Amino acid sequence: MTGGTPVAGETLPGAGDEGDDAPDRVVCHVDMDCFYASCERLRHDDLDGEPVVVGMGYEPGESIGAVATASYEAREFGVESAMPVSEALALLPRRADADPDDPDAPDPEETGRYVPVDLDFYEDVAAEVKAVLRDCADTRREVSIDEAYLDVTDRTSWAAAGGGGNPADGDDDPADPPPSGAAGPAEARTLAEGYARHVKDRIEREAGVPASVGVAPNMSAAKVASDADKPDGLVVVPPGSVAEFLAPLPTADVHGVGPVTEETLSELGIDTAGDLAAADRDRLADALGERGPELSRRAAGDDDREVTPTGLPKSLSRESALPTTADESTKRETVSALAADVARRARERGCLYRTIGIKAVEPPFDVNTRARSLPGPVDDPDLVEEVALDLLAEFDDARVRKLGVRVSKLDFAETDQATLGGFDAGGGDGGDGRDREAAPEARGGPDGGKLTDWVDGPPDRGDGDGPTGGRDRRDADEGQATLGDWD
DNA sequence: TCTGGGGTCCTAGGACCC
DNA sequence: TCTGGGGTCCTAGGACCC
Repeated sequence: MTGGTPVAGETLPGAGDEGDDAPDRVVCHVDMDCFYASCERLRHDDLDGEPVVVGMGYEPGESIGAVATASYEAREFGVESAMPVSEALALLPRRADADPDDPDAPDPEETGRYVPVDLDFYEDVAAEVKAVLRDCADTRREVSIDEAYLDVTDRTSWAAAGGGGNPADGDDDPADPPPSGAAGPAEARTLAEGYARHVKDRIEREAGVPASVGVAPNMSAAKVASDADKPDGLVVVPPGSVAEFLAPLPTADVHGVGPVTEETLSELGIDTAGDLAAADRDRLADALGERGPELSRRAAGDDDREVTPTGLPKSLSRESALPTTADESTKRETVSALAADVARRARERGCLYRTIGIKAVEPPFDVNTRARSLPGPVDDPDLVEEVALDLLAEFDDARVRKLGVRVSKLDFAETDQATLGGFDAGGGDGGDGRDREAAPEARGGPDGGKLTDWVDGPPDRGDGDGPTGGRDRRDADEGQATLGDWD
């Protein structure tokens, strides 16, 4: 099986195996290990080696909130992300509650340190991480505060480290190196692995926090690889080994398979990524919609998405839990505060919005959303509040445990967009569904327009109704760089 | 145990237009 | 006038991710 003798340069342009002579990409997925807890350790030495729980909505001494991040030591006690702090405390009591002299108090050895989330600080640390990533890769997609994809194809390659040859030339040649952890026989190591280690080491050295890195020829495999050996992992999956690497993993390890999909797949007799890859895709489509076949392709190691920069946000929202209440003024005050905050953030980010919505969660966990679209994009905090309160009226008698406000159909119009012109007074859009620009009076607010009418619901749904015409106003959502997938 | 908060994408049904 | 199809937008809900 290892008798193949790959020869560099043997693959001629145009002779690629998949109708594409581009070299295999080298994609890294960088995933910070229990990032919030690592950040806390960065500034509090005494947390080193201790079970650390970072709680969202948590306040010292209280048992409210949920676990945002648990350190690996805390996970040993069963503490998990998204768990209510009260439940985490049952598994892992607070250190402050330990008392060696009190037989009823917890053993200090079996307690943990609880700290509230401090997002501002974590963002400062994340900025240092990003600076390293920027230095290491021109093509990046930052997925969240603690996670990013890098396309480093132009910085390194799948060639064997320390020698000539090209063991990973992109085909399914059995001579290609197998998936490897950081260790492995030197002859199996690739330049890509060395580069990934370099990135990982620089993050640790320059930002002071540990990361796990996965390296593979595509994004989804790199993502799974970074998860495969956490924390502090480095897992390399060379071209030709992707399917073999993924096959034994449970379906839940495939990005995009959550609890519901896992259960659906299980009912179909599909338990591993290998099963999923081999499953009949029409059958998957029947059970899961278009997502099904796509998950199957990912499970098979087939993913040609480009690493593209994160686009502008598509919505902004704020929500907050509250003690379950039916009290109308409490609900209205909460929504007003959330609306003000969302509107402020939108303004800070220089974006207009065209849809305003609310969320009302009734116990036990009944999520209701309501939304109303405006005739044109606005930046109008008063209108956000008015519309949100109006939508809330439907829930005047409801008991709610959580309320939220959201703006969407965002428009990051630059000031120079105002010079585009092209709006027509006639109200029509010429029939091609494309307007160049919103009616100007719809931009700044309700003045001169009829936006306030919308507080009480859409006015006349007639077409081409005067100043509010213009449905699609832009040729494309430029700058969005959407992938059409679920990253 | 009374399950954070911030997002993304997909789907389905209805309205409406051509 | 009847019938029908295609396309887009809107709203609501759901699954998933970090």
